[in-house]
Parts: sequence; C-alpha cells; structure tokens
Amino acid sequence: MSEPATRPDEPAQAPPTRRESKRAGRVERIERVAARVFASKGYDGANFADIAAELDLRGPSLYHYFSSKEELFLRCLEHSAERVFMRLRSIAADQRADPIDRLQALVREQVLIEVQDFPEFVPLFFKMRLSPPKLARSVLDLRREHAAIFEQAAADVRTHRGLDAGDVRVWLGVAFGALAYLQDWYDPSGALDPEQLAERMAATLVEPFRTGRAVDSTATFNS
Amino acid sequence: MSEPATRPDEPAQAPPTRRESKRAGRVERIERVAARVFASKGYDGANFADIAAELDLRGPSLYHYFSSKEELFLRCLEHSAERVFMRLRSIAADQRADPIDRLQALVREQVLIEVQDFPEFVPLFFKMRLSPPKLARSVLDLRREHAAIFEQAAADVRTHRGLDAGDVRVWLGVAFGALAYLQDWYDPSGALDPEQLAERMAATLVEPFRTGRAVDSTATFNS
Amino acid sequence: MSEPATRPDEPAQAPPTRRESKRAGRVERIERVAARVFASKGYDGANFADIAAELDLRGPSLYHYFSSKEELFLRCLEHSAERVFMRLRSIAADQRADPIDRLQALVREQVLIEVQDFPEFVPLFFKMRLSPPKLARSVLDLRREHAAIFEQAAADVRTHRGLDAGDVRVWLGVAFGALAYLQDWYDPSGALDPEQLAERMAATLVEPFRTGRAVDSTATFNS
Amino acid sequence: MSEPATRPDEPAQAPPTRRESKRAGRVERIERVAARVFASKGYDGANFADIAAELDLRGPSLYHYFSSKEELFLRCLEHSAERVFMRLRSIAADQRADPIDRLQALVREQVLIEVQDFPEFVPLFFKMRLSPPKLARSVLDLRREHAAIFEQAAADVRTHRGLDAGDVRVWLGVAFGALAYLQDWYDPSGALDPEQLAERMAATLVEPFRTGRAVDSTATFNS
DNA sequence: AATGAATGAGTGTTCATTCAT
DNA sequence: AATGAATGAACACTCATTCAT
Repeated sequence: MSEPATRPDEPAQAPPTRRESKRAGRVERIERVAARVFASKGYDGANFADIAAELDLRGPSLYHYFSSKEELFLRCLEHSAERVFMRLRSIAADQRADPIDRLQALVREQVLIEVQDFPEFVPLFFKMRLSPPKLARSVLDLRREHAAIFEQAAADVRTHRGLDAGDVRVWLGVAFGALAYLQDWYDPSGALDPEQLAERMAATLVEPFRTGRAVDSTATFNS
Repeated sequence: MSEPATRPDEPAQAPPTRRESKRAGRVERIERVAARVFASKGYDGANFADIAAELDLRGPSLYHYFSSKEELFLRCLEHSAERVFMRLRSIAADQRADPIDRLQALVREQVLIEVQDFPEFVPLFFKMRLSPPKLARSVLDLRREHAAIFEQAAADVRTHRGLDAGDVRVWLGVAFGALAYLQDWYDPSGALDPEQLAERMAATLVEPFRTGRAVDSTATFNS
Repeated sequence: MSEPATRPDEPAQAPPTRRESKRAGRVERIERVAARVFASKGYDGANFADIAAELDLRGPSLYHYFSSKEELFLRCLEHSAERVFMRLRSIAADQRADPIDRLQALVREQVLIEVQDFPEFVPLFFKMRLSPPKLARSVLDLRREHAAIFEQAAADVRTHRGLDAGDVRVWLGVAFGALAYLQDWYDPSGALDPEQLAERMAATLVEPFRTGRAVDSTATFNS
Repeated sequence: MSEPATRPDEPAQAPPTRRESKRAGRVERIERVAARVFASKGYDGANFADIAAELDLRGPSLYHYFSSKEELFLRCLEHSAERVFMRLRSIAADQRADPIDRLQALVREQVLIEVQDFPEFVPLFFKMRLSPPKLARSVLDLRREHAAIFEQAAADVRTHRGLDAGDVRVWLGVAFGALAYLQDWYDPSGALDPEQLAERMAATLVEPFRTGRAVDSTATFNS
C-alpha cells in the first residue's frame, strides 16, 4: 500500500477524509462541466481554457485533477457511464415485463438520458482515436458494456418467441445510430417534448420486433 | 485523341485544352485523396501537409488548386454530393414504383453508397464538426438537400395512403442516424455482404411504414 | 510595502496588486521594445519571434499580453501617442505666448521628441505601411489628432493677424514632411546637436509665417 | 567579350538588333508598371504576382528580365531617375536665371515630377534595407546624385550673396522631407491642382532663402 | 518567351502542457 | 490549490524563386 498515513486500526475501507471528499467533489464538478463541453464541441474542438473558464478556473488548474486532456475525457465518459448504466440496468433487470416492452422501455430511457439528463453521454457512441492504447481500451470496454445491455434485451425478445438468440447487430446498429444522431437534429424547445420524442422513437425502433418481419426473418449470421 | 465527336476544324465551345484537362485530372485526384483524409480525421484533424504527402506533394502545393482549406473541403463535399445526389434522385424519380418500395430502394441505395462506393460520404455529410461558420452553412445546405430526397419519399408514402404528408422528422432522424452510424460498426469483410446489409437495413427502417403503426398513427406536429 | 499612502485596512479604489503591477511593468517593457522593432522594420517587416527574442522570450509568449500583432502594434502606437500628445498640448495650451512663437515652440518640441526622446515616433506615426484596414483606421485617427494640434496653432497665427483661418494644409504638408524625414538624414552624433537642430528647423519652417509671404498671401482654398 | 555572335565587321557600338530592342521595350514596360506598384504598396507590400498581373503576365515571367525582386526594384528607381535627373539638370543648368529663382524652379519641377509624371520616383527619398550591398550602394548613389542637384542650387544662392557655400543640409532635409511626404497627403483631384501645389510649395520652401533669416544666419557646420 | 507546377523558408496564431510561486 | 508565465509543437497560409515544358 502506498498510503502509510492511514491509521492501522481503521477499517480497510477507510472513509474518505474531509480533504479527500472535497477533492472528489471538485473532480465530479469538473467532470460534469467538461463532459458537457466535450459533448457540444467534440474532443478536438474543446480546449482546456474553455472548460476551465466555465468552472471559474484557469486551464492549468485542471492538471491538479487530471493528468492530460485524454484522461479528463475518459473520466467524463466513465462518470456519466456509471449513472447511465445504473438506470438502464434497473429497467433491463425487470423480469416481470414482456421482453419487447422491456426493450422499448430501454430505448425510451436512453432517449431521455440523452436529451434530458446526460447529454454528455453521447460521445460514447462514437469511435475515437485515443492515442494511449490504455485509454482507448477503457472507452471500448464502456461501449461494449453499454451495447451489451441492449443486445441482451433484443436477444431476449427472440428467445421469448422460441427463436434462437440470433444476431441482432443490424438492429443494434440502427438503434444506436438513431440514438447517437439525436443531438444532431432534435431541439428540445421544439414541438415535440422529450417524453413524446422518447415514446415515438422507442415505438419506431421496436416496431420491426413487433411484426417479426425485417428482424426475425433474417437468418442469423456470424461476424 | 479522345474527342472524336468534335469536328477538328472548329473551336466549338472551347474544348478543354490538354493543359486544362491535365489540371482537372489533378484537381480530381486531390479531391479524392483529400475527401478520404477529411473523412478519416475530420476537418480540424486533417492537415494540408498530410493530404499533400499522400499525393507526393508538399503542403503549399495544394494552394495551386484550392485557395484555402475551407475551399478544398467544400469542393470535396460538393464533388461527392453531385455524384451521390444523382444516384439517389434517379431512384426517387421512378414514378412507376410503389412509394414504399421507392423509399426502401432509396435507403438500400444509400447503404450501398456508404459501404461500397463512397466510404467518405458519411463523415463528410453527417459527422463533420464545423468550426468555420461559412463552411457550416454550405454543409447544412447540402445536408438539407440530401434530407429532402428522403423526406419527400417518406411523405409520398403517407399521401399515397390518403394521409396528409404529416411530419416524418422522427423517422428521418432514425433513418439518418442509422445510416450515419454504419461505418462505426459495419465490417464489409464480415459475415454480411454489402448487398445483404443494404437489404436488411432498408427493410428494418421501412417496416414502420409498412405496418402503419409507429409512423402513420402519430399525429402530425408542427415544429 | 510600497504603498504607504493607502490606509492598510481599506481596499479603497482597488490599488493594483503586486501581481497586476508586475504584469503592467512587463507590458510596458514589451511595448517599448516592440515599438522600437516596429519602427525599425515596419509593421510587416517586424515579426513576433524577433520582438520576443529581444525580450529573451519566444514568440508565442507575447500572446499572454497581446491578443494579436495588430493589437500589440496599436498599443505601442497609443502608448507613444499619449506621451507625445501630452507634451505638445502643454505647449499648445500656453495662451500667453505669441501665436507665432507658440507654433515655433511646437515644431521645436516635435523635433526634440523625435531625435531625443521618442526615436520610434516617426515610423510609428508617419511612415508605417498599413496593410490591415482596421489598423489603418486607428493610425489615421491618431495622425489626425496629431495634425490637429499643429493645424490649430498655425490657424491661430493667421487669425491673430486679422486674417481668416484659411487653409494651412500646404504648410502642414511641408512641416510634417520635414519632421517625418528627420531620421532619414539627421545624425545626432554629428556637428549639430538636437537642440540646435530643433532651433533651426523650427525657425526655417515658421519663417513663411513671419514674412507673411508664401503663406498668408496665397488665397485660401477649399478642399 | 562574351558575345561571340556579333559580327566582327560591325561598329563596336552595335545597333540593337530587333530582338534586343523588343526585349528592351518589354523591360521598360515592366519597369514602368512595377515602379508604380512599388510606389503605392512599398517594397515589402508589392509582390511579383501582382506586378506581373498588371502586365498580363504571371510572376515567374519577370525572371526573364530581372534576376530578383531587389534587382527589379533597383532598375525601377534607375529607370525613373535617369529621366528625372535630366529634367532637373536642364533647369539647374540655366545660368541666366537668378539663383534663387532657379532653386525655386527646381522645387517646382520636382513637385510636378512626383504628382504628375513620375510618382514612382518617390521611394528614392527613403532609406531602405537592401540586402545585397551592391544594390544598396547603387540606390545610395542615386540618392546622392539627386540631392547634389538641389544642394548645388542652394549653395549657389548663398555664394551669389557673397556668403560661403555653408551647409544647407537642414534646409535640404526640410525640402526633401516635404517633397517625399507629398504622396501621403496630396490628392490631385482636390481643390489644388498640381501646378498650384508646385507653385505654393516652391514658394514656401524657398522663402527662408529670400528673407535670409533662418537659413543664412546659421553658422555653417561640418558633418 | 512564358508559365504551370512545385516548394522552402517564413509568419501569425493556437494550445496542451510544465513550472515556479 | 491555483495560476501567471512561458513554451514547443503544430498548422494554415504567403511568397520569391526554380525548373521543366
């Protein structure tokens, strides 16, 4: 252990000291703001000075909390991902619901997450060129974790109908594409409020599962 | 000579001199390479030196053909747009086909354009971050032109069924999102060949129009 | 503490902090050096790297203090203008002196400013080639302000003699030309010291006003 | 000799062949145009492409006639200088006129040269940093030659009055400054036509010689 | 003779990052 | 902890100049 300062008579999971929690709060605040900036300007377009300015700080101050721009970006993603995954899993875990309704509810939730609660989550959808392989790997893991939730839910629909799990990647591509594209066209102040949008997108995307055509009928394929 | 149609003794409409056509060929070659680089690295990420290097040139040489990075990018965009729009419109113009089949054929064509013939289309049209405002304007115009083709085709499906044209923006958002996202997940060397992919994506995206649910049933809304 | 005048328990008009005054000192130093470089090489000819090098800095460092080359140049200009105008105006404001003596004193002062105290004045004010139009505007405003001081003093001579103010532009052109040209020929280490030079140039330039010929006798003309 | 092509039976001063005279004509035309561009934009501000464009040529074509930008500039100066000096000398050589009238006529002529006939001559007044010492020397020689004409005329006024030639450098500085500055303020389309301007400037500048004050009274000084 | 093509050197500017305070 | 100061690396763009045609 590299923390000789903790007293040996304390539980292994030492509660955060006041100093640590203060720092944690600042980190969280930075991540929240930075995530928003990254989401709106893109990785290249966002710069440290701007992010810091929104926090009433100067650029170099961020280095007290993050070792580089890339790390900050990754932490932003992770930060939202935790919360987002929790919300999605609580829906995915509801075994009482009909599988197809569950899938629709998942899509609905994801829309609300993006346009109401976590607009900064969107970048996770996209491929990015992150130079240090470690960071790239972490992002990839998050993407897989996110996709797995939807993939499982979609497979459930098929098995529930007595089909093999098959391959839902095309549908997944369509759905994720639609979800990722939202921020490029949807205006929350327009005629459609977030709830309506979520309702309609979910219905549209799940429709092929309801008819069984266009999704089920295709033969499974191996990647 | 490769111009047998013009009578040799006439200047007739100023046929391109050898010099001019040579230049045109070079311009075309640069545009092709530049489009690929822009597509893979984004507008900001692509730099003149790299583009030039792929052509065995040095950065400043590109200024013989394009007056700025912005102009080079716009030429790439317009160049692609020209070809892509032509293909889509030739399908959209076929009035003999059933409207819904026409829409499906359009989606199918767009998929093939993206994964087979114009791999740079997606980033150029859908995903480009647009810092210079002048550039943003032009890109938006082209995007609108592109969207209009699909919007009209979708509206035709509704009117053909005796409905008002309504608003197909949600469906359009879903479809364009799905189409924009293709390159983030589809691997042409995988189990699904481009034709199969196009077939299935088109079927999936058009399905809500076939059932009438999820698309037609929703009331129209004003933006 | 170097601020004995302010009572220690009062913030009182926000006295400059040590940090601010340090920065102000640096800005002043940069302006002084930059003005000299601009003066010797012209606006286009002066480059950031060279200016910075004279300050033991690298080019980009200047951007901590000035947002662009244009701004740096304008600050230099205004900085000089402030001091120079103050000196000239203190002479122009002396209403006890005979108008013609006042005019002569003004010319004399201007010569001393140029060859003794502000050697960068001439290029900055008279000779700068002005590519950026925004810059040209500001320089022209300052030139007009400078010219107005002499113009008024010259007109005073005429009205004092019972003539109308008339037009002294030709004389002004001669005088300013002579003053602008000084650094192209005068060598302070030569036989004529600055005071003698100032005396003689002032006498020479004011002479037409003393005789009344060549200045007064010409009819006024409208631009 | 490096011209073996000239036939030995021709006079040493071989008349220009048709080819040579054609080339000479082109050189002259380029010099005339280039001189105008240099005069209006300055040495740095003028570029080869612009100069060539005014001649319906492309930049590199100028290298058929001049080995570098600096050489072109020098030739421009020389080109006007020849003609200008001829005109000035024809006035300076008129021994019948009163010396002071001759001086006044010289100034008058110089004004007309600048604002009517050879606006490109003005740059000769100014110091310039020409890198190859040979070119710098040539310019300096031209400046001296030009100044000498006025210097001699001014000295003649003094000796004609029985004074020693003395030093007229202060007056010369004033006069040349006034003449060099003309292009910065005089607008030929304004209220004063070139003839009037020339008249008035000449009168103003020569006035101190007429009164004898301000010029004669000063002691001579050695540089 | 003229020029299209190409380029090396240079210039202003941006920005993530380091460091002393 | 926070930040002014500073900078190296990059990058779009300009321009005089070379060269093959």
